[in-house]
Amino acid sequence: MRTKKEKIKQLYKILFKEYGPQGWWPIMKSLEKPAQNYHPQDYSFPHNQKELIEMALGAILTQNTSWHQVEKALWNLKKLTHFSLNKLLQLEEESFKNAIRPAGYFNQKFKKIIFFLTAFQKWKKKIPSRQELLEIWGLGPETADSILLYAYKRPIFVIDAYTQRILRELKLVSPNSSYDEAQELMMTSIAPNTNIYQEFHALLVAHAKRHYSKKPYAQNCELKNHL
DNA sequence: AACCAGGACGTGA
DNA sequence: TCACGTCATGGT
Repeated sequence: MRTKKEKIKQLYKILFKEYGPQGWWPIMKSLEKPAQNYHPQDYSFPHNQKELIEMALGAILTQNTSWHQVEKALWNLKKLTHFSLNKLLQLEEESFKNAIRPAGYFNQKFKKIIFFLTAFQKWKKKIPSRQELLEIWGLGPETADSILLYAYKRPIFVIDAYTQRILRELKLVSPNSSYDEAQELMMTSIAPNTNIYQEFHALLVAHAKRHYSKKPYAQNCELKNHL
């Protein structure tokens, strides 16, 4: 009988073997067409401030929204501003909202993005703490941790709804586990490592999209048999 | 045609 | 703390 921490390590091995490196966080590589946004086995992103901003805005835009819709919004913003901080902050409110409209909740998300960019500008090159991110209106734990893990490459584990479903199904957390409970389990099971945390989170999403999106969950999920 | 998508906030118990 | 309504668009 493995311990929970051992099962988490095993889970990573199984998922990586099954799905391979995922190449998160997706980044628009050109203005040609957003087909090749992933970059498996390349952990060098973001390369500059514009890519960092693109990742952070993607993290906000994807709140309760499919990535497919977020791509459209990011595409519109890229055409308008190339993710230049000044151009984003100077963009007309109506144009901004129209650009991000495909991602839904555009009134709230506009506000969230402006608040984030204003704080970002104030920080200059400094890396924000988790607490500083959480103090920004519109950034909850998942969005803050996504920005830290992918945009700032800090070794913090991102917990999303998919991850909770899988961990609960495997009974590795309590049935109504909190964000902190799940995060604590992951981070005490896997030694802090940015690249691994990025892959693991992306792998959990990849697996959950297949087996944990429609109820009843985990219909053809083999994980239980291999842990 | 209902259901959901890589959540977070505001409110009232 | 916690459950519930709200925010909005577009896939399947």
